[in-house]
Amino acid sequence: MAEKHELRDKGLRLTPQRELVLAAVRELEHATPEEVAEKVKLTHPGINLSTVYRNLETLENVGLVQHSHLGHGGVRYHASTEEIHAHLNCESCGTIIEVPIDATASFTQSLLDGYGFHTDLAHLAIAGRCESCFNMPEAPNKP
Amino acid sequence: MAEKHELRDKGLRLTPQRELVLAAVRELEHATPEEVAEKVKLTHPGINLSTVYRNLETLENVGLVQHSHLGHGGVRYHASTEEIHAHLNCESCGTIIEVPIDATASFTQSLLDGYGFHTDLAHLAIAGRCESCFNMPEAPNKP
DNA sequence: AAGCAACTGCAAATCTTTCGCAATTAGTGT
DNA sequence: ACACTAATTGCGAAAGATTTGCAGTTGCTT
Ligand SMILES: [Mn+2]
Ligand SMILES: [Mn+2]
Ligand SMILES: [Zn+2]
Ligand SMILES: [Zn+2]
Repeated sequence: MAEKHELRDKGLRLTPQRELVLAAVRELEHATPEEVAEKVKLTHPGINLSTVYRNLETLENVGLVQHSHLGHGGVRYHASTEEIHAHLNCESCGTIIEVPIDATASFTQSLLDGYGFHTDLAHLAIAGRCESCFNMPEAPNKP
Repeated sequence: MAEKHELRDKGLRLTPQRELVLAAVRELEHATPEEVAEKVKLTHPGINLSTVYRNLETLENVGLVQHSHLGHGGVRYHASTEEIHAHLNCESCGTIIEVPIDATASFTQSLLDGYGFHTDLAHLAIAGRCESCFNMPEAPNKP
């Protein structure tokens, strides 16, 4: 009954679809809307993709989920309850390394000092190559 | 005429469309394919958008231009001749602050030391808020 | 139980990027 | 200058991702 209040307290209705979307985002980390929809369909096959999109937007508006951009591809959602982290996204193999935001503090501070810029490292990923891909002559794949 | 050789050496042709696309990328900084097309149309109204896309890809393959992702929106292209820089993208007003890559060296080094990750800060922008937007109660706009 | 606004499913509309193909044309050699 | 050939272009259609209009359904309040 805990999440019942989470939604209602935000003035939202508690529909099965909405509950399931929130649960899916929490279980799948960094999931695309498509992936969320697949997950929800396991228990609620009739859900429509547009309902997933609308619920992701609604849940984001009330702060229960957040989106980030991990690379060339589309948006991904994660629960707000997760630790705030930056994403290192390997452009070769697609691996995502999570970096606690403290580890980036001195960098973001230097951007503030040097440019007056208040950095939000969680919103966009940091691109690059992971160790093993960097040591390879050719890129294994391009996700 | 330097790019003439760069193109021909790869077995590529120097067409008016291709020249104009390259020129447009060089003049417009951080331009979307759509913006490049608009610019080219000023002198070559008949150019097709798919031609612009194909030429941007071709020019990137030979290393004359590069793309980066600046925010929620689509891809943007800039000439390879520009200094390598990271982009600080204000999520409120859309302003882009360019940061020389040296200014980020200690951060990328720490990601290498801590995670074995070889960072490419030019490919994805860094999101956040510029000074003036940060000091505003409400976001002026969301580009 | 009734009423209403919020929500959902569905289909169609957008928007962005890609693709197939026939016609054109740049670069090469004659 | 002329011809040849493969690269390139324009065009329309296709594909993928996200949004929207609308009529019917349903959660929540009274
Ligand atoms: Mn990219
Ligand atoms: Mn975003
Ligand atoms: Zn990798
Ligand atoms: Zn700003």
